Amino acid sequence: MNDDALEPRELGAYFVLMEAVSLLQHRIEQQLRAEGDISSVQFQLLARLAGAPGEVTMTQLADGVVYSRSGLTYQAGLLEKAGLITRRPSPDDERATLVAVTDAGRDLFRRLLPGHVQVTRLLFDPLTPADVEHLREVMTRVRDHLRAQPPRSAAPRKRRSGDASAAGGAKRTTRAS
Amino acid sequence: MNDDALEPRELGAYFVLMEAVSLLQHRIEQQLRAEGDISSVQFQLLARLAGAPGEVTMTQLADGVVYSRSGLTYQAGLLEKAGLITRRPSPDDERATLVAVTDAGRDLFRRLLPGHVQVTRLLFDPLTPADVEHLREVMTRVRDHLRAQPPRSAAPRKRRSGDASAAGGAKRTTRAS
DNA sequence: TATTGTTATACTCTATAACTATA
DNA sequence: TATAGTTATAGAGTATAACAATA
Repeated sequence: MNDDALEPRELGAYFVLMEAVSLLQHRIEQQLRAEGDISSVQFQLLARLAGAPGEVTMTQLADGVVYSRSGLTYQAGLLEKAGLITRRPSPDDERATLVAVTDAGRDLFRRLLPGHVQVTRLLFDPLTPADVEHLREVMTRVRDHLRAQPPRSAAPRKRRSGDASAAGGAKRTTRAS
Repeated sequence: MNDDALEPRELGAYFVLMEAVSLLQHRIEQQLRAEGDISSVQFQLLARLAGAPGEVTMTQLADGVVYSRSGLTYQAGLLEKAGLITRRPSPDDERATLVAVTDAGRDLFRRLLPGHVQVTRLLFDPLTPADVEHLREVMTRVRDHLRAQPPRSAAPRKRRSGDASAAGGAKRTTRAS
């Protein structure tokens, strides 16, 4: 049962998890945009910096926020231009860039937090404290498991020959153009 | 404790939930792109159609997949161009468009499913059956709660002319440019 | 008038690759 | 040579608004 098939229960759990989170993300996105005109990604970066003791490097900042280096540079550029963070070369390692929140950044974060928390109420309201605890514990396991896995993106996974046409053939939906 | 502040436990649960799902989504995206050259959104639409009894309208298809009408039209256009779905005006209601999967679409879906399931293993492997059941039950409650809430997006939120600063203030990070 | 869907348009975001500079 | 970060660029995706057609 750990091979290829999902139990119906699992399938259901998977779908409802993704659906709920998707809905939640959407709400969060709207709240942050409406009240602070920033994206949830930018908010996460701000939160991470606001919570950090001192400065962090770009690499440290990126960790956990899944995207590419260039993506982070892009977002950091926006935040810096908005005066919410600062960047400066690290004295220790001249290659590294140290990032820090500005007062304005911290202010914005603090200003947005209550509304953000209010939205996350949508997640917690229907849950008992025990549910929350269990959810936290369970998702921690999942997170750790996911982080432990080889990103796989390393192996570009060559198409399973055979026909390829099946979909690939007819596809070309997006990429690869 | 249902006012403004989050319990530390809740905050932790919230963060780890979003992080884990984000990681999972990323993996799913990669798998679908690598093996079928489609996005997870397109896969969801395909899955929805493959599971449906007959044809569905665009509106029905959109439901649950959160985005805008135009977004759906865009995606449907891609899928149709790729020969994975068909669209035709509804006989009953000339305004409506009926959407259906093609054989190619169903084939692609079936071809991608195993790999997709394999990725979702990353979610289930570290969980006991009881965990899965609890997760499903809990997230169902959350989902229902979220769906019950007024989408708020209903109020198109008139651009706060005046200054736009309200929150923007120091911002202008992204939008509104 | 309200609803269904499409189109035009503008913009955000992300990823890849090339490049610079330091370790 | 490997690592940290930036830049250029290209493309996917999304949202808003205007539009057409039917109910």
